[in-house]
Amino acid sequence: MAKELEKNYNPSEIEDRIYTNWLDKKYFHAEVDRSKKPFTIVMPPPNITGQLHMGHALDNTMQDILIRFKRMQGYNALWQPGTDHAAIATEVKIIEALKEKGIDKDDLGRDGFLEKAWEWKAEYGGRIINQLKKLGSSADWDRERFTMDDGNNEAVNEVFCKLYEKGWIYKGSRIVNWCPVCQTTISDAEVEHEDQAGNFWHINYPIVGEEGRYVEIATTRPETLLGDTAVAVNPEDERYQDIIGKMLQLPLTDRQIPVIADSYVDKEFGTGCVKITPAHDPNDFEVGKRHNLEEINIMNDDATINAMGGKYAGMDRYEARKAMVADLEELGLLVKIEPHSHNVGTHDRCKTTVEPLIKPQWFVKMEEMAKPALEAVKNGELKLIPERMNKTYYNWLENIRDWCVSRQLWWGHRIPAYYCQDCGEITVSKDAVCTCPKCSSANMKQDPDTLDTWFSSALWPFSTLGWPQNTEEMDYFFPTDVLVTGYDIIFFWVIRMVFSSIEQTGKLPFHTVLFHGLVRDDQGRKMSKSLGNGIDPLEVIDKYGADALRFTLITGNAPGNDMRFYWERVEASRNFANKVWNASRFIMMNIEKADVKDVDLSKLTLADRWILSKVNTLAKDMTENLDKYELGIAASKVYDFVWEEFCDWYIEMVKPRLYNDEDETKAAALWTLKTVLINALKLLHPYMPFVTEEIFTNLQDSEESIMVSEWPVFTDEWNFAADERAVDAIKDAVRGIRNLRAEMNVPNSKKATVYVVSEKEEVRNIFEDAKVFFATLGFASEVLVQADKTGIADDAVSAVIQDAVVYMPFAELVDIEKEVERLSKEQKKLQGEIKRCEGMLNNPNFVGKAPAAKIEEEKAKLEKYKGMLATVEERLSQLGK
RNA sequence: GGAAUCUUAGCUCAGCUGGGAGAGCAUCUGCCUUACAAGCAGAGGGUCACAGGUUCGAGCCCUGUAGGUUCCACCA
Repeated sequence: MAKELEKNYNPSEIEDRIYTNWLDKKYFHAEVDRSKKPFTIVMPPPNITGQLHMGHALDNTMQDILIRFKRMQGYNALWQPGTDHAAIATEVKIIEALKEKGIDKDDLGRDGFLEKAWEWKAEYGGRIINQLKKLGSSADWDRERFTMDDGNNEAVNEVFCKLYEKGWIYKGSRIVNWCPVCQTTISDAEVEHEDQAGNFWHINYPIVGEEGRYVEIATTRPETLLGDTAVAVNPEDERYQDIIGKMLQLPLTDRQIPVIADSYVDKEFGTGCVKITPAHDPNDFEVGKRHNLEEINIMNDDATINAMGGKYAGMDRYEARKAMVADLEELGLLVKIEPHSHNVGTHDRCKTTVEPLIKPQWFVKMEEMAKPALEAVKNGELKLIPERMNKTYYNWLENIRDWCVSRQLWWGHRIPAYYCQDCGEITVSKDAVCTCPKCSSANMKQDPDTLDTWFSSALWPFSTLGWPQNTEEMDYFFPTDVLVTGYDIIFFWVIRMVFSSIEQTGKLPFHTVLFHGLVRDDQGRKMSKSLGNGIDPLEVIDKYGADALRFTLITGNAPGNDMRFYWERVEASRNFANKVWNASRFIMMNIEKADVKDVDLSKLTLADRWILSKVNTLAKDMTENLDKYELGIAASKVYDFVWEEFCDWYIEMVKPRLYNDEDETKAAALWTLKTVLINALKLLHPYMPFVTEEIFTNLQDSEESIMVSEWPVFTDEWNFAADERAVDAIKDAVRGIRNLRAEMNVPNSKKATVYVVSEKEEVRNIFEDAKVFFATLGFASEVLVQADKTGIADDAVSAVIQDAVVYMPFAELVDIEKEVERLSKEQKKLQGEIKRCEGMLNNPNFVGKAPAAKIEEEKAKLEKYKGMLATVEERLSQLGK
């Protein structure tokens, strides 16, 4: 027996209770079960520093929808969750927190700092997980992992050592991106380029031994002059042939540098002479290598000028620039300053301008691993949605450079490389090395650096399942099925998972990647802390419920596209949840008074068969959409079905039967209401888990939770095509009546007799059966179905539908002019349609080339419109027009 | 410099392999009809950016133009 519900749906009262119950029942938990097919999604691990934002909400809602859908379909669905240690982000945050307490990182020392970091993790690391739970996420929290737990550490060391042995990880002194604020190297992917307004400083470098003769160079970074070791010109530049090989006096220093020729120089750009600073520019570094130039590092790690800078030592790079420009001007060597906007690399986390520096770092060689990753998408084994992401993917992999993986941070996986302090031998090993394998010295030191945070995330799909151990989970749940993530981390994460998985496991980590876009504010701006325009998902959940937030994020958006966040849309979603709630409330109120269990299904009426047929088709359509990851399309289908078909039409249609205890089809109506509602709730459940569960458990008592109930499957038993057509005709008639009443301003209180006239007996039969609908749907006092117009006044208003005319005699209320106007409009519309159909059918090319089915379709339409037009014109002539 | 993507109703966006333009919100007109005013019924509103092309047929495919967004890229 169903219980009674509150008048309005109140999410805050029920969400926590339901979620706790799901947890208690272990519904989210998946164990290896060979009798079932697995379906696995690995959750992109949120940073432990993170707070839930709209991006997480969208990402996790999509995953939850897929996992709930598959779980209901009978798959052994595992949603593998966890968190990321987020090396830089966390370290910076902890340093800040320590600073507030007056503690300096260096005073703590490495071990002391790490102790604090783990304390911090223990305190805040679970925060975002709890926030994800508020959203309704049905991840298997019993399997929650952390990128720096023992298992992941093992995986990281394993991979590092394997790649090192293969020669695909190496240590080298190369130019790297250095963040002077974070005091660490960063990878190319972490550098954001932005256009900045700057200057072009033209400076004269005196030619040695040729008094008064100069070479004019142009630079955007005059301070790097201190590290110049050459000036380069293009070998084919006629202007400078005679100076190639000559020496220049480097201003502000006592050094002399040569003029060299290198084709890297563009003759057309600037002065055609380029100062070469191998230690502070990636291009110059390459040039320097080609010409065996000295690499002079002029900067400290905080981007102040070092001892090499003479009088400028100790100055910040920008201070030094100012001072040097002033000095050059005084020396008369500054030719001119031109405004020039150029691209500057900045660190994506702190926005500091990156300083290219030469540092001994660890790199992952990408050439070989990129190949199979590229191939996987090209041959279709790995599917990216939307497909256009393929190009981005190809472009990155085809131009990939070696990956700098070492970081000068403490929070992270320490590089498993050990240096012999006596003989200098480097030993890379999973286990701590205390004795040098070469000289047996016990004086060993581990590399102080840690790994890029993405090095461990790259292993996430398999490390979380127990790799490198041969676990049951690895064997059963891996490879995972679909990865859901934002397109903004395709380079950082997606690609790195793909090549890591192929290399380590021999398999792709997943077969599909479903990308979503960014959630922007209502003006289309990125939500950001600095703008203060971020909307907190928890606030939305608090105000409107998790279901409303989820539904809002999923509808009206295509994969990979950004979306704007509007409170109005959340309100609309909340209204929908309330609609479902109230429809259910209505049904429960009625079921309470009757037994729905033993129903004679032969008593099903036209309307019952129609709505069963509709929900049947809905199940089929939504399943197809979800299989294709078209989450938004499926969502709007269930929305339309519930609101329009079920609530606005079906429930209204059955009311007369429910209110009449004599009606022998009443029980069938109740059964249909309940049956269709349950199916609709199930189809809606992945999107709106809470409200559907609350209703489901109150509505019936044979199953304990909707989330482990069976997903509706299309059945031939409920396939009633003819009944669908019949109800369509009835809906047309009712709409016609409503339209007439509205146009004629007839108040609902004024009931009228409705005549349905059709020459066709089958049509009359349909309307004979449908008489009962018109009383409630069309405010009819009486319905007469007949073959001709006997007894109908000529001035009755009418609505023409296919194969029938609906008349309403409103004698005193009818405005003949209005009626004529209405009919004329209808006439024009039909004439237009007929013209269109005839145009096509009279076109020999169309008839000759179009598919037969299309031609038949057009022919049928033409017949229909012709019939309707004839009726409309007959009506007009009756009215004397 | 290269690439992607967008331009559809007043606003925000859907529109699947080409076959009669859709939704939500907003607007206008009626309704407190005993599930829901967070609601019901009805209505208005679009040369699908522009110009060509392919096709029997184009919002959808191709080319170009204009404008917007984004990504990639070592031009000092």
